[in-house]
This record gives sequence, C-alpha cells and structure tokens, in this order.
Amino acid sequence: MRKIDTRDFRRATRTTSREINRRIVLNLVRDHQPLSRADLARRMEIGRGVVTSIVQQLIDEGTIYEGDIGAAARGRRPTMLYVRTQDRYVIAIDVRFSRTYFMLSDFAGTQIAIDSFETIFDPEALTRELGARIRRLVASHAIQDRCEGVGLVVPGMVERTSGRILLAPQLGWRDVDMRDALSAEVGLPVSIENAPMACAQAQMWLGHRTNSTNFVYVTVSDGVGAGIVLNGSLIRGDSNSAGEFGHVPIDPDGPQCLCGSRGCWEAYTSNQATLSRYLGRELTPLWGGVVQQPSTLTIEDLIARARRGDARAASAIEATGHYLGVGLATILNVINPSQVFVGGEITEAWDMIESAVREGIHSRALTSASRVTPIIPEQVGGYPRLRGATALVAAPHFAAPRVA
Amino acid sequence: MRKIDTRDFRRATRTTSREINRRIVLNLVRDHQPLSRADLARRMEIGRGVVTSIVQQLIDEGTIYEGDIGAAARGRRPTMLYVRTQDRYVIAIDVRFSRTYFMLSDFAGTQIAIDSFETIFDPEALTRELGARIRRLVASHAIQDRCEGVGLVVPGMVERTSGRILLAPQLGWRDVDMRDALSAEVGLPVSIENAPMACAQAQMWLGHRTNSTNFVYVTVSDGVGAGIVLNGSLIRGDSNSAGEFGHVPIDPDGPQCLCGSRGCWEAYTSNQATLSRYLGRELTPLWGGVVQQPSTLTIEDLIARARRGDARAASAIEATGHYLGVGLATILNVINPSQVFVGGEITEAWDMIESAVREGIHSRALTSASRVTPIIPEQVGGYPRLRGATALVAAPHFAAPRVA
DNA sequence: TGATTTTGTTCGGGCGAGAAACTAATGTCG
DNA sequence: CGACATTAGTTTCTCGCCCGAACAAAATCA
Repeated sequence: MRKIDTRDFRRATRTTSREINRRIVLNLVRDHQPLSRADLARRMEIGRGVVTSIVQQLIDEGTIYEGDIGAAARGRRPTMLYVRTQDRYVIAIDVRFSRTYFMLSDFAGTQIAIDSFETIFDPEALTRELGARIRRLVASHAIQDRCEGVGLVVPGMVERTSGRILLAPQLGWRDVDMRDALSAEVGLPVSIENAPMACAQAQMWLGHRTNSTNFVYVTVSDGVGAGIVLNGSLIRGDSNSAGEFGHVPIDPDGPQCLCGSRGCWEAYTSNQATLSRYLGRELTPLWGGVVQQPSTLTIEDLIARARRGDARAASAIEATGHYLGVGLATILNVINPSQVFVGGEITEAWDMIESAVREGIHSRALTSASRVTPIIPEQVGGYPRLRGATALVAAPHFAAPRVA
Repeated sequence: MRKIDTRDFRRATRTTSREINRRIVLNLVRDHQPLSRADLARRMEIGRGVVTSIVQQLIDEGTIYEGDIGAAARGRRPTMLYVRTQDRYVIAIDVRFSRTYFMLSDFAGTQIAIDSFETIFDPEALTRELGARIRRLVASHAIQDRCEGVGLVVPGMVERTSGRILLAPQLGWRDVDMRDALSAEVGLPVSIENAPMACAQAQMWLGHRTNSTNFVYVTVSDGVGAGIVLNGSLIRGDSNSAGEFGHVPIDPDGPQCLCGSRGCWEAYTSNQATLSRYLGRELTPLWGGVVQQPSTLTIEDLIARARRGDARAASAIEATGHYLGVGLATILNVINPSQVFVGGEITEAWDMIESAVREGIHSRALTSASRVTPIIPEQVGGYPRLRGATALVAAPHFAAPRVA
C-alpha cells in the first residue's frame, strides 16, 4: 500500500497497460527461461491472443527471441522463448584503492574478458586511461554497436541524479564528476553507484541462487556497509547514504574507529580491524588525510595462517565472526529482511566463523523469526562489485515501469 | 526502479489505466482541496475530456463531490471539487496497558466522539465489551451504513495477513485472533496494526503539516519503537517486525533492559528509564511475567517537577534527550530519512531536551546532510495511536493501485 | 484417416486515453 | 449593447489494447 506523491507522479497513458504487461512477460521469460506463449498465457491468466501481440513487440525490439520447439505429450508443440542476453554487452568498472578492475560481460552477467591496472588517483588521468582501455576492449571484441552501457562502481558516496562522487575518502576525492566525463570519453551512457548498493543490485538482478526481493547485502572489506533491498527496490535514502550500518555502536569503549567515534561495528569487523586484532595493535587510520600504503599482511594471508594452524590468527578471525553476528542482529531487528548476504574477503573463512556469527546473532536478535534468518556468504572470487556494475546497466531494461 | 516478483505480480487489465488515473485525481483533490476539473487537467497534463469522465466516476462512487463555484479573472468560473470525508466514519481503537481508548472519527481524521475504559486483559471479554460499546456508539450517532470500518491498534507484534496478535507482552497475550472476533461482533471490517507502525501510517495519511513519503516515526513511551516509511509505503519486514530500533545497543555496560540485553536504546530513553534515572534505581522489569502496577510517579509528573525547578528532574529528562539523539543518529545513518517524527509523552518537554537531542545526533551522525535532518516532535494530546487506527481504515481508499 | 488436443493467430467488441470541436459562462472593448 | 476573447466543461471520434471467441496449424491417438 503506497501513497501517491502528488508532486511527483506518473499518470497512465494509453500505452501504460501494455508497458506493464510487456515487462511482466519479459520477467517471466527471464525467470523461467524456456517458456512458450501458451505458458505465459497460463501464468498471467490472460488470453493467448494478447500474448502473441506482446511477444511480437518484444521480439521486434530485440529483447527476446524464439528458440527451439519444445516437447508436448499431445497437440502442437510450443516454440520456446528466451531472453536475448548473449550479444548485449556491458562494460563493468570497479575502482578500488589498490587496483581498478574492468570487465566485459553480457546482460546475464557472464564475464567475457577481465583485466585490471593500478589505480590512478587523479580523476582526470584515470578517466582518460579508462577511456583508452575501454575503446581498445570494445574494438578488440568488435562489439561497437552492441554495447549498451558502462557501469561504474566507486568506494564512496554518490549523488545519483547528477552522477557526482561527493566523497571517496580512500581515493581522496571530493565532488568529482566522473560519470559525465567518462561518458563523453567513450560515447556510451555511464551509470555510477557506490559499492554496497551495487552489490545489492547484483544480488537482486543477477543472483541465480535465490531471487529474493527483501534482503540486505553486507560488504565487509576496508569498510563495512550495506545495501538494503525492500519490495524489490534498493533503498537509497534522502541523500543517498542509507545502509551505513558500519558505524552503529557495538561498545562506546571499544576500539577507535576511522569515523571519529569509538566501538563502531566497522572497528570490530573490517579487514583492518581483524588484522589489528591479530597484530595486537590499535586500529590505525589507514587513510587519514595522507594516503598510506596498506599493511603488508592481508586478510587472505591471515586466513591462510589460521588454516595452517595459527591459533592466534584463528581466534582473531573468530572474534570478527562474533562481532559480525552482533551487528547483523541489529540489521535483523531493524530491517527484518528475509535473508542477508555477506560479501568480502572474510567469506573465504566462513566455515571458521559461521557458528560464531550465529551465536552473535542469537545474543542480540529479538524475535525467534529473525534469529533464524538465513545468512548467506557470497561465493569467493565472484567479483560481486563488477557484477554490480553490470547490474546497473542491465537492470533498467527489466525493472517494473514507474506508475502512479 | 523495482524488480517484478514473478511469483506475485498483478498484470494490467483493460481498466488498469483508469484505476491509476482515478487514484491520482483523488489524491490531487485531497492534497490541493478546492480544485477544478481544469486544474486537474493542467496538473496531470491530460485532456479535460478525460478529467470529466474520471471525475464523473468518482462522484458516482461517492468519493468526491462538487462544491461551490470558484472565482476567475476572466472566462467561465470553475466548479470546485472536494473529497467526501465528512460523512464517512471510522471507529478507532487503541488498546493500552492501563486503558483502552476508542474514538469515532471521519475519513479526514477529525474526532467526533472519544471515550475510554479500563483495559480488560481477557481478550474475549475485551472483544465483547468493545463490541457492545461500538454498537452503542454507532447507534447513538445514527451512522450504521456510513461507517467504513474499525481500526485496531495494539501494543505488540501483529501478523498482518491473518490478523493475529502474535505477542503482546504488556497485555500477556500470545497468538490472539482479535481481528476476526471483533469483526464478527460488530459486523464491520477490522484492520489491526501495532502501535509504531500505525503512528507512522497516521503521519503519512493524516499528517497535515508535511506530506512526506520518506520518514521514520519514533514512539517513545513504555517501549521505544519506530515505523519506517520509504517511498510512501510502510516497511513491515519479512515477519512484521521491522523498525525495532528500541534494542540497538548504546552501551553494553549500560542499564539492564527488559529484553535481556544491556544498554539498549530503550533502556536509556523509555519513560520507565527516565523515571528510574530520576529515582536513582535500576530499571525494573515492569511486566516481567507477572503484571505489576506502574509506579505512581509518571513521566508527566516528572516533567511538571522539572518545570517547577527540580534540577534533578530536569537533568534526568535532559539525559534522556541526549540518548534519544544518539539513537536517532543510528536511524539517520541507517535509513537516511528526509525527516523523523517523535511521538510520546516526552515531547511535552521538547523545549527542554531539543538541544541535547541535537547534540546527541551530532556526536554520532555520519554525514553533514543527515546531521541536519529535521526532527519533529508530534504535537501533544493529538492521540497519534487513534489517528493511526483511523488511517488503517482510510488509507486503502487513497493508496496507489498495486500494479506489476 | 479422422477425431482430439494443444499452440498460436486473427478478428470483432468494448474500455479508455488523445485530440479537437462544441457548448456554457464569464469579462472586455468598441 | 453586442461582438469577441477567455476559460470551464462536455461531446465525439480515433486509436491502442485487453478480452473473448473463432480459426488455423501441428502434433498424437484410435
């Protein structure tokens, strides 16, 4: 039950019904892939005649295509329909502190080519470099006219309408307009988003395991953030900063956090926090004004040490698991999602921390229903950020039309 | 941008466009009250012919009516349209620990009659008593056929689809079906909701100050809860428990909370917490298994003492303000609403706590945008819960049609 | 080979947006 | 005072699209 905003609404035109039904057909085909016109008519409780006309439109515009003829026990055999994703391409870019990754993928999110280079901290130089590399990539794969756009994921706060990067502390950026600059450079539309929100989009639009529309995606890496998806739409908040769970307090006497407060969730569970716990030193502000090199020991190293029997490494990691659970309990109490996805390097050690996570949740979650909410680790090496960048470009083609 | 749930969608029929536009017209009239057909055509960028036909339908079904003739500098003078709210009635019920309030109001939320009686803790006896009192109320005002429904607000967790009260600790209820029982008793449809969510609904649908569609409503009374409204729809969560901000941790070494943990937000800011701080004793579990009488000193008394110059009372209240701000900061970081409403007895002392609240927010809010989010105290004596109950019945008549 | 079953298309009916013509009611200006 | 301009509201016709029914196509089965 939604209230209509009378200052910002979209009235129905004579083609609105068709737009709605066309999107429904497209999504039904997408979700149940080999599907005939008759199947669609049954699922939508609609006449087959209407389906014929809608499918014809979708075929004409090139979003779906007729495939093989299906089997049938009796009667005429159905012609199966498929969503055209193979030869529709997306350039996905993930700018991180250490390296910048870029990938060529299709609309289904399957990666075709992937490469990376050391991040250039000057935005203009980075844009030029990216432009050159993208043009080379497009040329070498001969996909000039079949590339639908560029998805750009940055570690920082993004003003979605103008496309400006308001603040990216890791890169030392403030009020940078990279979207329009890159768009001009490569001649393609560019969509920009911050990392946790992009990961949540990827999970919603490209996640093949569960097609949930009510979840939180928590990213644990240098910082800890979350993308909130409710009723199938990503929550951005009034100034694009919703989901900042990284700084909910766990203990005001806890370790110093980079944000200035003490005992934030992030100060207990970020990769740096875990490493600091192992090394037995204070959490040092990695990027406090001057950009420092990250410490030589990485979280992957720490997990490897724990696997080789380093008890101190194992207990540092397990402690992170506990605090992860405590913070997740807050998310469960406050958002009450149907599931939670966790991404980041720590998921490599999920088998080591899972019970600690559950115990942490149990200690703080309020209802019995929320205590058993599935917590699902993102599979390792799946490039969730790059998949998120892909989702940025692909999603608008499949989303429900805005109405009322 | 919303993803279509292919297991639960609504396709467009031949009348969908009209349903959408009819609701838009209704809401435009509701929000800009004296409005002519020509005004509607301009606001919707639509032909006046279509408006004529839509308005005729709305008049026929009795939701709007033609009023006086408006003024015009030149040309024919417009006939003004109004939403019919005066003779469409709602019974609003608010079940609380001490008393049960019930009110007769119209669709605009204006109260016509209000009464209360001591709460009966046996659900069946309470239902019978309510039934009798409602029938008397309806008969005495002679509104048998113009009463559209009953809104019921309870202090506890509600399973919205079945209408069952899963748990209401204050009343000692567990899995009680009051909705259907009351509906059978009075022969009217009954809508049920928990208190903070109902208050949020009231703010959205009946709030005349700001018509915001992106806010959090925080109720501070015996417990501390919140109703979250995003994009004009109330967030319920997977098991109807979203918005439980009362138990986000402030300090794990803080006072014992009724939920079992320590240092929850509620343990710092609930009325009992404020009183305990003043009385210098531990927060006693008011309703821990056996139902106890609330302490004789109320929060209103405390505020009165502070106003009369009791410095200890004033500092206890101001401390509550500080912690209120600290918890609000978490809400701002996590949800990033465009505004926050605060309801409860403590708002009577808003002038005494406002600066402490802002200071608390400032210490924990992350972005400069969220730090200046308006925090708006609900006006005192407005019966927000009863208004919420009214909204439960009225809102479905004005909400956007569900589509796609 | 004909009956049956299922898929997919075509066609007429009706709802509703879109656009333009038309009626109604007012004020203005020569 | 009457022609004219201006604005409000209605009517009418066209066209998009859902709806249902009839029809053609392609398969299986008796």
